[in-house]
Amino acid sequence: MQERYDPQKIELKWQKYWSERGLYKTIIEPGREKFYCLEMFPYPSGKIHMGHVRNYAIGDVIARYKRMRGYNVLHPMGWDAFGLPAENAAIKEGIHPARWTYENIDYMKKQLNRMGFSYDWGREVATCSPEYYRWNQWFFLKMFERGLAYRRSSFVNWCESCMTVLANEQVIDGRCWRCDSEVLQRELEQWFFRITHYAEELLEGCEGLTGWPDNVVAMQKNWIGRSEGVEMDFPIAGMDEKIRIFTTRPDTLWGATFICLAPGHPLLDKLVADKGGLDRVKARYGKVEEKEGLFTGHYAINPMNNEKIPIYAASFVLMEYGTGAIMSVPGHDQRDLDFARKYGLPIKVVIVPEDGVPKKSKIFWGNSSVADGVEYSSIIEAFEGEGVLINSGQFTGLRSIDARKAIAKYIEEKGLGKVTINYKLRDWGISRQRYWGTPIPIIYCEKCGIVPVPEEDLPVILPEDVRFTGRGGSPLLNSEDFIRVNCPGCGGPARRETDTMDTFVDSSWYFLAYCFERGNIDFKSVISDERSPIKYWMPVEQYIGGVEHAVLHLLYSRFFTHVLRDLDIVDFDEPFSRLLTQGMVCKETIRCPEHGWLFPEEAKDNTCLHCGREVMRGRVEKMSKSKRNVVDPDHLIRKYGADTARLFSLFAAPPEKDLEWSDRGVEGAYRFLNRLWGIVCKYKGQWIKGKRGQKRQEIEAPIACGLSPAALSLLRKTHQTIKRVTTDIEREYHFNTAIAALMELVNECASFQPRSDDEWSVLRQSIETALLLLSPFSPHIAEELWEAIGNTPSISEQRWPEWDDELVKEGEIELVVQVNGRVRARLMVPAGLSEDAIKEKALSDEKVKGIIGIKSIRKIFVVRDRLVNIVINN
RNA sequence: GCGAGAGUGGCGGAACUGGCAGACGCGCUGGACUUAGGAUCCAGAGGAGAGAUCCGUAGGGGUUCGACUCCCCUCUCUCGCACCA
Repeated sequence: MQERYDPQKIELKWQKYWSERGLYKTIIEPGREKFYCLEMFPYPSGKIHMGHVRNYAIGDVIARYKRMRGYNVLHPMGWDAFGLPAENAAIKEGIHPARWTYENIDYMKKQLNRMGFSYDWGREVATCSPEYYRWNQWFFLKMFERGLAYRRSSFVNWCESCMTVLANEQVIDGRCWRCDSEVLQRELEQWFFRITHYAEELLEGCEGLTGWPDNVVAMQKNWIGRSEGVEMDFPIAGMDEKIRIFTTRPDTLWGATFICLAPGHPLLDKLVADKGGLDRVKARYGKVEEKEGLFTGHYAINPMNNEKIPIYAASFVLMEYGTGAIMSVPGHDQRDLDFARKYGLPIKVVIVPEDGVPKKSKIFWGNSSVADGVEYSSIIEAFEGEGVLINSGQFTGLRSIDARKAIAKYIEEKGLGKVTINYKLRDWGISRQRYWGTPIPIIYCEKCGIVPVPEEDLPVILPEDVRFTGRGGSPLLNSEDFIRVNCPGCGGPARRETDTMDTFVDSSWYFLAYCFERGNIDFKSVISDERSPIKYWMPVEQYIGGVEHAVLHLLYSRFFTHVLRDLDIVDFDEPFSRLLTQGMVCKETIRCPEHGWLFPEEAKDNTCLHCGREVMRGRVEKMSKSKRNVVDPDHLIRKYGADTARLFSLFAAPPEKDLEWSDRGVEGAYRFLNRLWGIVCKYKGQWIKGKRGQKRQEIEAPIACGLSPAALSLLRKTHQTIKRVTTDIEREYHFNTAIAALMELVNECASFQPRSDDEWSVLRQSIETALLLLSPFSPHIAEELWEAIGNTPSISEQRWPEWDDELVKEGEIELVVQVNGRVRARLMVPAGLSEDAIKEKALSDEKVKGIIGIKSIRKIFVVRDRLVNIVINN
């Protein structure tokens, strides 16, 4: 054993050992309890970053811990390999996306292995491989058969100069992120997945997501956005047309003073003569700052009171939600009020607060005018709360909450409309005008129309010989070999769909792919096979990833799971039982007023080395290249090794919180490992004096009696640490406190001097325990030292240690004595004292006696083994 | 605006169902060993005070023998959604 702790050497040694023995390969063992531990797979961007390190360190601790607890652990890794950066690299550097991607995968895989993560690489997937994406196509066909995949035209972000569709994230202030030209809304035929069909189910399913963080569940619910209301028709005066509106507030129907249509509403073509005016409204569509409207010259009839109210086109009304038309109630909706004030439209109050109108209300300007309830030009704030109806026909006097139901019922009975439910959730547009993605398996034939690619022709393979120019749209458009195809229906000439799928499709089911051994992905036989690997491995017990996927990826995965359940491919509703969203990795930024963000080495003594100005320090932000506050995992490993990198990223903060990177803190973690190394090294050759900790209880309980106080204390500390580390991991994965407990144990080991064989046994078992507890966090050094004290590898095949409750208990405890809630004395007393004995001890303390004096004792509260509080009269 | 969460030393963060606030680590201070210390080891430390003691978990109120923890109000910050009728 070397004197000096050399992480490079030992880490490579043990990584080789693990890999050669195939220690982390997993096979199905029926009857043995399984644990599926999954971390979100990375996009192969080139190199791993600290966010990956943290995410995968968390997952690896859980996987290693569960293995030691005896579970059959599935812990796979793969690559979310389709996507834009590869295509951009092709355009910029002339490298084929496939080459770029696979080279990145090779490098990143080495990095992950260098971190010592315990993956079963035998199940690795790359979504860009035909064996993988053929199942995207297969699922698509199944969904197409069921009407869950369909085609319609819709508006997309279009860059005229790049000739391509842009995702919303690629539009920055209305301009293309690449060429800065203005982005247009263009109507294109697109493929959609009918996720809205599952809106209700996905919402109800949220109730079952008890192992998910509340905020993620809330975000999912919010995104689905269910709201109940009424749809009803308002006839247009003098025309044989009706306007269908949706409202969640039928209780305000008597307060409707105008109708607003979305700028894209189909009726507007008939109603509006002033096309230029309509264009002005359209131009403001979707822009929040100011509402723009146009009077159509027509009126609608409110079926509740037969009032004639004007019809407007209004920029703020969304075509995509509800019916694209609303009744406007300016008295009780702020947006309607803003619009009414701008265009001088009447405001009617039909609901007042139950406990009366407050004085100086901006809502009700003077009580006298409330009574007539007609018009209030001075109202500047709409009353959106609950209250009592006024001026509302036969419903006047009802509470708004009851009126909603009563009026909805009335509307249904009179046949004026019906109760409906609306969702914010939209169908998922999956078409991308890109090369590097899964081809959509559809053929367009002039005779037969839209024809799905027959199942036996899958996969539709991406052609490799295409050119990447960055212009003229997707390279697939210029690949004649790809496009030209015979129609599977009539055999005549036809052409392929050239759009590819959104990469979120790839990641919606990859957790199912891992259930199969590499190359054996097969969903066709799963339907019938009782011994399906999916049945054994799913669902995922623990999923770990960033919150940035709280909605899209997680919702899509849930959607896919529901669809596959309806296709009889899986037999459960929810894929992820527990979800942990780890916080971001952040670091201090340094900013110079002249030169912007600086690297740490560009600033010395708080001055910029370029210009000598004072720099701004202290803002802690998410690591990003542009802010120059990133830490490169490669450097970190070279300097301290993977064990330190892992340990620090788990120690600095609980996993769900943001982690502030600190170079000093890393040093601290490194020091700790060095100290542990030092202890083992110091007694090199002497460990044999101590007995191994195999049959712990049999050895320890008897020897405990004859131990010196220091040895007994170390033995207790050891058992207390097992308990603390175990419960910290089990309960919410509080690795930071688990590691703190381990540090305490190691510190106590460091100061312990064994003087007899029994004491050697205590020390050896304490160190062994520390190594076992440390092994999920910093596995390499744990292996090395485990071997160094005379055990046979591998430590990761050992069982997790158990604590002995008797040995956790302290013999003597410090009793806190309070008088009227203030600490007045601390007494060392034997543990387990009775209440009476505690009272007596406390009352006989000289200091306590002095404080109490002649005052009378009202009551004494005792918390056994902890504290006593004497309440006296003052 | 709506929804979710957070506020504790100089810093990251501990404190299980109400029971010693500040574990562990960083930084800091003093000391030892050193040609040297940005290595290592030992000791110290929330603030105020010479002291007994007092004050301290964003601020204010409440419940309680006892509150970081429970209840009410206010403030600040972070995140998500945002004209969703």
